Amino acid sequence: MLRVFNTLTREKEVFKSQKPNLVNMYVCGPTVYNYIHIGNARSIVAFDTIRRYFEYRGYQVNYVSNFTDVDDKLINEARREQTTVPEIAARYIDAFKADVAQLNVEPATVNPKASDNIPEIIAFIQNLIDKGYAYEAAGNVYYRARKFKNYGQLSDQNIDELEQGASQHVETEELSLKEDPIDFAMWKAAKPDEIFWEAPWGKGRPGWHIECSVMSIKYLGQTLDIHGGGQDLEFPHHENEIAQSEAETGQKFANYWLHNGFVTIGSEDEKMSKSLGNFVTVHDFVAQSDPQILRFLMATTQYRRPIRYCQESLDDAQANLNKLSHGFINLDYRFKDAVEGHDTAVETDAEAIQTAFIAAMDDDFNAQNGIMQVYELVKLMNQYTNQAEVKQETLTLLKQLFLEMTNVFGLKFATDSLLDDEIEAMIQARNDARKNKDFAKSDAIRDELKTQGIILEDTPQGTRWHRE
RNA sequence: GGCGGUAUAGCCAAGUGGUAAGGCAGAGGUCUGCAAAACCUUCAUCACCGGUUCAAAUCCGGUUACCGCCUCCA
Repeated sequence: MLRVFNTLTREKEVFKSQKPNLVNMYVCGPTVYNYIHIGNARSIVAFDTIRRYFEYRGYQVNYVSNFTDVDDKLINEARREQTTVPEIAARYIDAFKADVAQLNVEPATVNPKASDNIPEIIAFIQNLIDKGYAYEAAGNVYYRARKFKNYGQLSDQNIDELEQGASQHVETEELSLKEDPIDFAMWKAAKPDEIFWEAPWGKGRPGWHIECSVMSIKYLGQTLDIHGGGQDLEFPHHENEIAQSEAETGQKFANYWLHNGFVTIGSEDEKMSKSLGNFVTVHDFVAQSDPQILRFLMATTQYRRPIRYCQESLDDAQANLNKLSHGFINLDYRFKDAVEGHDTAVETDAEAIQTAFIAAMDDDFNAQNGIMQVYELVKLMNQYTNQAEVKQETLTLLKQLFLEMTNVFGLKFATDSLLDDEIEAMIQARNDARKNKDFAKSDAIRDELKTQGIILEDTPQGTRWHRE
């Protein structure tokens, strides 16, 4: 039985989708004004892993994640580069897709853009004005937060405490337009030379929160099974989405709210964020390191826990990943001399590991316990492949379980299959030298191949190789 | 000030009442011509104080430290 921690209730609850075997989930996506950083990637990988686990458990997942492509940050970037907002958006949407593909993130079912949904956004806002939940002021439209009786329920904020916080930060110009400091913008009037769309309240653009309400409902219906995002979005973004959506539809907006923890960096374990400037982009990371290391680190940490981004964490991830790779190589190499049949004791152990894996992941996607079961499986695989005789069917089962489980974490394993004739000849020459006990020569050949990234290992079944 | 989170071995990290999983690193061993990979063995009383209990890392009260949200942010 799958249980998830619901931010709305602060409890782990039994997960039940509205329709059998179908999960409708919406995850807040990036504002596309520059490259995504490691912290952004964490959220994406966390929810991709959750999605993969649902799929592993037999659900179909409708996965919707937006691109915020109209916003102050894009306007500023376009101005700085003397280009247009759509040009900036297009560039960084492409970059986003390339980056997450490197991290083996499954493509979303839909990636809606705010700019493609302006008529729907305007209609949604107009409806809230008609219902008295919103009001126009100098070409802007604000949401009357106090009118929504559950305002603050997601983040456990007291509305009067919020007002104190808000009054310290809001620009006085905007404050003078609002009925209440905690009201938030759904439509922003365009200043001169800013991108705009025509609306009943004049030229302007949508506020940040409205697009998610509109697009999630448009693509997934009035009540989502799951709404996800980073913990920093709980307030105000998700709080505002709830207020808008529930005032609009009269229905519960999302049954389960899931929030991922942060990536921290530096000796102070500060949150990595664009505004603090302490970030590393995925673009830069993958240019010099194996993306799978990052995927491993993020996917195997429970999604609500913080991740410390540092060399030690990456080295750790690399070492564990190598352990898995070696286990896979050890297993795969034995197919060539396996005999027909089953070793039922081993298969029983393997199935027990699978059961434990499911129990771990069913507990709010406890990836740390999940990957531990993969380590157990790898140990079983290594123990088995150390035996003199192995069975075909048992190897097949172990391999299948290993690939299925690691696929939940978005990890890929394959054995190298191409070796050119010259290298094959060198391996043969080395084995001839070994037969003649010419170890100086055989070691020289092994060292030479290592410089080319080819690792040789001698086993009772023969010499095998793999790339570093 | 309000709300939320965290504190377990050198590092990462499970475990929410029954006497500390696992991985990395370290030590010893097996295998190997030597390696590599792997396997076996070994390595902590759980931030602090007090309480409840036959029994607590786990529950209750308090203390300390760190992080986050309350303003754009995954």
